[in-house]
Order: sequence, then C-alpha cells, then structure tokens
Amino acid sequence: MQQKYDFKTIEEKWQKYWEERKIFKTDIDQEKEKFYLLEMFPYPSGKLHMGHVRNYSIGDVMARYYTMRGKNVLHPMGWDSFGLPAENAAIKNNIHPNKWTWDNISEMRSQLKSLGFSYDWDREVATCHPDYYKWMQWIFIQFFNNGLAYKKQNPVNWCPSCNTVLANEQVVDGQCERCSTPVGKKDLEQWYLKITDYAERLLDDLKLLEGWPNKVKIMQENWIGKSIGANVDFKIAGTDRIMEVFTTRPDTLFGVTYMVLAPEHPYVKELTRDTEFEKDVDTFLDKLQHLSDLDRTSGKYDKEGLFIGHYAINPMNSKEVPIYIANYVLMDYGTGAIMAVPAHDQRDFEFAVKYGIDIIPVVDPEDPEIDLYNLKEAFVAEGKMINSGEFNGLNNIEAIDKFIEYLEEKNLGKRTVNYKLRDWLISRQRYWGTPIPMIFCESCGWVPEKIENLPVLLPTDVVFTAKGDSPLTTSKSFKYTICPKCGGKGTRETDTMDTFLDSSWYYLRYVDAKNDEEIWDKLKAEYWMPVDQYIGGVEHAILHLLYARFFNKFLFDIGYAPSQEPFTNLLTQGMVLKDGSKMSKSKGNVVSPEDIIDKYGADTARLFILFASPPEKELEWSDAGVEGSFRFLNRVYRLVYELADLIKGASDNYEIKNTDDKELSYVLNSTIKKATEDMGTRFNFNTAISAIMVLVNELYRYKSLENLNLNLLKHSVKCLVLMLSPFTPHICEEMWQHLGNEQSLYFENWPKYDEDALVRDEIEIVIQINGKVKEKTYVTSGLSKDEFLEKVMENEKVKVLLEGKEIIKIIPVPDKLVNIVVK
RNA sequence: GCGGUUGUGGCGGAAUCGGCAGACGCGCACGGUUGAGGGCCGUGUCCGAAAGGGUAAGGGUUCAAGUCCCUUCAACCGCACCA
Repeated sequence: MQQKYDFKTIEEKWQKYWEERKIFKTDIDQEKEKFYLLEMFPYPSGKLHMGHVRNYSIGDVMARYYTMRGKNVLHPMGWDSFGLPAENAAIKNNIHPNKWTWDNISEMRSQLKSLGFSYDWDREVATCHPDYYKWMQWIFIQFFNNGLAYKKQNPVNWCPSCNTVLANEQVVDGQCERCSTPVGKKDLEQWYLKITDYAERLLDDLKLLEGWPNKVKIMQENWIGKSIGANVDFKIAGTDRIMEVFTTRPDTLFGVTYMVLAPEHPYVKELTRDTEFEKDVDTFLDKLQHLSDLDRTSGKYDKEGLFIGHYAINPMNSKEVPIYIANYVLMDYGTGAIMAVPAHDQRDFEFAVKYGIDIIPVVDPEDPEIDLYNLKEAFVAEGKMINSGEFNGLNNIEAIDKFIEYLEEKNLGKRTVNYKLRDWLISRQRYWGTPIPMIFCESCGWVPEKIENLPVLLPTDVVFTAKGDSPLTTSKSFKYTICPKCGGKGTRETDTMDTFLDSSWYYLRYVDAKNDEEIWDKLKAEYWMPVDQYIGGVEHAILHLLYARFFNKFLFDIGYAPSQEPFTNLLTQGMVLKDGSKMSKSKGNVVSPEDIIDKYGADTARLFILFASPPEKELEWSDAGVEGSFRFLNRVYRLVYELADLIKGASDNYEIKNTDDKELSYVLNSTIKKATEDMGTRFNFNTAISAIMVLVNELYRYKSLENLNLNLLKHSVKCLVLMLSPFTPHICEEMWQHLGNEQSLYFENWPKYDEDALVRDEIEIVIQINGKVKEKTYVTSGLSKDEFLEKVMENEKVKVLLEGKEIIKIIPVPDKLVNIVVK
C-alpha cells in the first residue's frame, strides 16, 4: 500500500484479483440461505449512463452486504440486446445490427467491470444470442399450444417513424414511447398474447407483493382497470337487432334517455344504410378516421354526436329512447355501446345539454342544496332511488344487485366484469428481434415450427429499407419452407417479436444460463427463484413489470416457474438529475461515468451516488459532492495508512480502560448498529455512510490522544474497513490487505455490535416547561420514573424556573426528557 | 378531471415509534501547518442582541407535532371520454 491513494492502480489490481479467482461465481449451496439479487439488465446502447451506475451501485452494495451476512447471493448481469437502435444504426451507418450490438456489449461489459460490480459473469445472457432466443421461441410455442397466442386483424397503433406497430402500453400520450412521434392507426393482421386471460390474477396477486412500492401496485391496478357491472340488452325498435351495453350503474336504468353506439360499431352502417341518415353518418365517420389518437383524446374533447334514426327500447319500462353515435364512446371497451343517463353521468350530462336531450333523475341525494330537476352537473354520489318503479326507496348502491338479479331473472342481461387491459400485440415489422417461429400453410393454417428445429435463426441476407414491411420479407432464404404438420408448402411469419417478450423471463434463464437441453433445470429454478430483490427504474412500472409477471404466471401454470410471482421485493430507484432536470444530450447536462471514474475512481463514483440521496429519491448530481466523497476516501486511506504499523502487533481482544476508550467503543458500536439497520432493512445507504463518517471523525479524535488502546483501535479500524467495503470495495480490499489480511474481504462477516457498549453511564436529558426546552442536564442512565424525576427536581435551574408556579402535570420519559406543565 | 408522491438552512439531505429540528456532507468564515498557494488538521455556521421564533400556508388533536387529522397552495409522476 502506497502512502498516496492511487485509485487507478488499486482498482485495476483488485478487479484483476476478483476476476482471476472468480470471486463472484455462485453455485447452489443447500447449506446456505439463498438470496437472488437482480438489477434490470441494460439495453446495450454503447455507453453506461449515470442512471445505470446508480442502479447497479445500489445492487452491488446489497449483493456484497448480503454476502457478508452469510447469504448465498446470486447476482447476474446480461443484455436486453434486441431492439430498434441497432437497426437504425444499421440503416444509418451500414453496420450490421449484430456487429453494432456485440461491439456495444463488450464496451459496456468492460465499463461495468471497471466499476467493480460483483457479477457472476458465467451466467451472462444476451437476448439477441440464438442460445437465448431459441428459448424465447420455445416459450412462444407454449403460448400458442395453450391457446394464448393468436393472430387477428385489427386497427392497431402504428408508429410512422419506427415503421412498426406498438402495444397499447407503448403508446404514451398518443405518441410512440420510443421516439415521441404521434401514433396513427393501421388495419393489420398481427400476433397477440392473451394477457387478458390473466387480468384477474395479475390484479389479485398484487396483494401478495408486500415488498413492492404501493405506487407501482396502484399503477398496475389502474392499468388493468377492473370494472364490475352488467351487460344489458336493449331491443332496437322496428328491427330484430339487440343493442347490448355494458354499465357499472344498472341502478340508473330508469334514467336512460338516449343510447350511444361507438362510431365504428358494425350496427351503425347496417342501421343507416339507404336512409336519410347515411350521408351524415359517413361524413361523421370520415372526420373521425382522419383524427389521430392524439387529436381524438387530447385537448378540450368536445363531445360530438349524431342521431341515426333508430330507437332502443328500455327493458325496464319499455320506453323508446333515441340512438346516437358519438365520439366519446370507444369500440374496443365493453360492448362498444352504452346506455346514457345524463342525470348521473357527467359525460352523458354534457352531451344531453348540448343536444337538448331529457335529463331524468333516478337517485335522490336528499340534499336541499341540490335541485334535482335543474342539475348543474351530473349527480354521481349515493342516494335514494326515485322514478324507478318497484325499486323506489332503496339505497342506490344496494339497488345495483337487485337490478342485476332482476335482469338475470328476466333474461335481459347479466353480471359482467370488464378490464381496460387489452391483449398484448407482439408483432413488430422489424429485423432485430426474435423471429416468430410460426409457419403458415394453406391447408393447416398457422403451425408452430418443430421444437427440434429451433432456433428459427434470423436470416442475414436482408435489406434494411425501413419501408414498413419487416426486413425479413427481403430474405430469399427465410420465407419459404415446409409445413411442419403436413410437409406441404409453408411460408414463415416475417414479423419479429416485441423486445419486451425477451425481457419478460430473463431472470429465470439466469438460474441456468448455459443450458442447451432445456430452458432451465427446474431444480435450479426451485432453489433460486423467486428473485428476492429486484432493482430498476420506475418507468418500467407498467410495461416490463406487468409483462414479466404475466410470463412468470404462465410459466408457473405449465410447470416451469416455481412461484406465482417472480419478484418478491422491488426497489424503484429515482432518476439522476443535473441542475434540476434529467440528464440528456439535448439539455447538454450529461455527466459521463467514464469521466468521473477517470478523475476520481469507481469507488468515489459509487460512494457519492449512494451518499447523496436515498435510493428511491431523485439524485441531484453535484461536482462538489463528488469532491467531498473523494476527500472522505482519502481521509480514510490516510487513517489506515498511518495506523497500520501501530496496530500490526495488536490483538483482537480489547478491554475498555478509560472514558476515551468508552467513547470510541460507543461510537463504533452505534455505527455498526445504525449501518446494519440502514443497510438491511431500510436500504438507506446515505445514512449508513454518514454513520461511518462519524466513526472516522471519532477515530481521528481518538488517535491524537496519548496512551492509545491498540487492541481497541485495531478492532475499530477493521470494522470500519469491513463496513465501508460494500460501498467502495477496491480501496477497502487494499486497506484490508495492508492491515495484514491475506484473503479478500468479500467473504468476511459483517461486523456485529455489542449491546453493552451502547449503554452510557450518563445521558443528556432535556427538561421542558410547557413543552419548551429550558434546560439540558446529565443524569445516570436506566433510572426508574421516580428516580429520574427526583434527579430532575434537584436541578438548580429547574427550581428557579418553577418558583411561584403551580405544577399541573409532569410527564417523565426516562433517559430522554421530562415535560413539566405549569400555570 | 381522477389517482399517487413530495414540500425541512445558501445547497444535497437527517430526524426510523408523536419526545432536543437541521445528523452527515457540500458551501462559506476563521485559526493552525506551509515561503506562498493547494492539500491537510481544527473551530464556527437556521433567524434573532436577547426574550424568543422557525419544517409550503392556515386551522385542529396532544403535556409534546416536521411526524397524526382537516383545508388551501405549489411541484413532480401515472392514467385520462374505460360507460
């Protein structure tokens, strides 16, 4: 160990040491409790950014900490390496996506290594590798064979810039999640996964996820969007057609004054054909179709509609009400048709006011403030049923069940549940993704490729045109094949899979990453799964985390995943900001991890990131703060360098000899206690580090004293190095070695604290009068309430303060405080 | 509009169960070391001369509130015509 803290030499030395000895390699060990720690794997864009560094620093501290606590920690890393940027780079720079991607992976892998993260690299996966996507295709075929993958023609979200379709989850504010281009509609035949079959379980099992942030659970709950209600049949007068609507408010059936069909509803054309309404309807539809989703849903959304010349018959009272089409009714939710109750639904109210339609109240709020027959807005709260025949007088909430019973009895409708969640559109018209292993045969229809023929390899003879068709269609070798079922002519599906499929199961593959016989050994999955701690950005709250739960549940159902849920605990780390906003090239406020590592070293970078803010919160980047962290490491380094010779011969058993010893021992043990609690239960690394800083300050005080207790000092310094090691492993290894240890500290135990050392003889207590602090004094610790009070009352200042006052009440909190209430 | 989160010194943040608000760090000031600068070591640093006041604003509960309850405001995030 040199006198000066030379982080470059030290970090290279120890990274090499760890790698050569395969320190971080993990295997099943039935003797030990397992701990599966996972950070979201990155897309190999080329360079790590600060968000990655934060994510992986948090993970690495936890991995190292749990290892020191005796857990068998699985800590893998890999690459979410299919995706659009590789293909765009191919078009732009004429580099094959494959080369572009693998170059980026090796660049980023070496960056991760330069940060000293404790990954078991033997388990590395890359989703673009045939060894991985082979099993992706295998899973797809399992979905297909279980009736959960299907192809259907539908108007789909289309990004004109990415030239591909998008899942609902990938449309954000009517724009493409990736490139922010407004999303349009296109009628295409596409593959879907039936995630809706799992809607109820995905919702229900959120209850099992006690270790997830509430925020994420609420977001998923809202996204799944369960509504309970009834489907009700309305006859269309003068036809044999039935208009089926979904409502969550069957209690308001008597208040229906009009009906609405979604403009795209098949009945609309049928009912208006060859009538005076046909022309207006066509104009209306035409206008709607030229609006993008963005325009249709954004802004003031003026409600607009059109009467189509037909009437529906209310099944409750046989009243005829007009049927409209309107822009606010969606085809792809419920039945694509609604009953409108203006008195008790705000949207219907606005529409009714605009078009002069009757407003009939059926729920009475019994509130003199509200004029029921002259409403200013819809009344949506609870009340008493009126104008509703035999249901009058009931509470409307209780009436809902009565209405449904009535409808079911008369065969006019039934109890129904609806979800906002839609099936997952997974086809992409792009090259750099997993080929969908399906073959179309004129006589057999869609047939999956035989398992023994997997993987269906991505062809290399393709042209990157970015024209809207999948580049796979340009391959001569790929498209034509034989039908696996009848042996006749077959054509391959040329679309590839949404890359979110690849990342929906990678955590399972890590348990047996190199297996080419099966997707993984079930016994290995049994040992390691579920992931005990998952760490990543909150931006994945819906997309990735919902898809991964869905995949895991499906794999559980077919016997491959051992648990219902994949991730027991989830930590969503906050963003890294600079000058109050997210680092981005366009804002020019990007701080490059490489530069920081170069200037201060990986240990400083890690320390600063963990010290500046608790993991869930946003982190404001501060160059001065980085300097501070660097200064602290230098301070620790000098301390150890200075003391190492002095304590070389000392023993690990120490005795407390004087008050200074006692003080050091107190600070040491309370630091261990605080750090242990902060790391293991709260993940508040910032306060754990600040506790360690307090210990360092105390050691500086102590070492300047005379008659040092070398045994105690040695013990303290060792504990300091061990506690700091999960945060800044390189410098700690170096100091550990300098203190005379031969083995890496990676397998050392986390220090234990001594409860007895935390008891102080005298404690400073606070004396309050009427809740205000008036005096601080020292008393013997551990006194009973009476003894404690007696001591307080002996205090001279208290006596003076209480003179001439009447004591009303005394609240003693021994070892802490007393509050005396006086008049 | 609905749902959620957050508001504490000049700054990042701490206060974990309702019990001393501001730990720790940054910045700043001063002192020591040094020929000087840097570095390092140390002291001080919420406001106020003091009594006292102070955790977005206002109210409430309590012996005691940054913490619990109500109202308002601001910022951020998610969803957004889902019947």
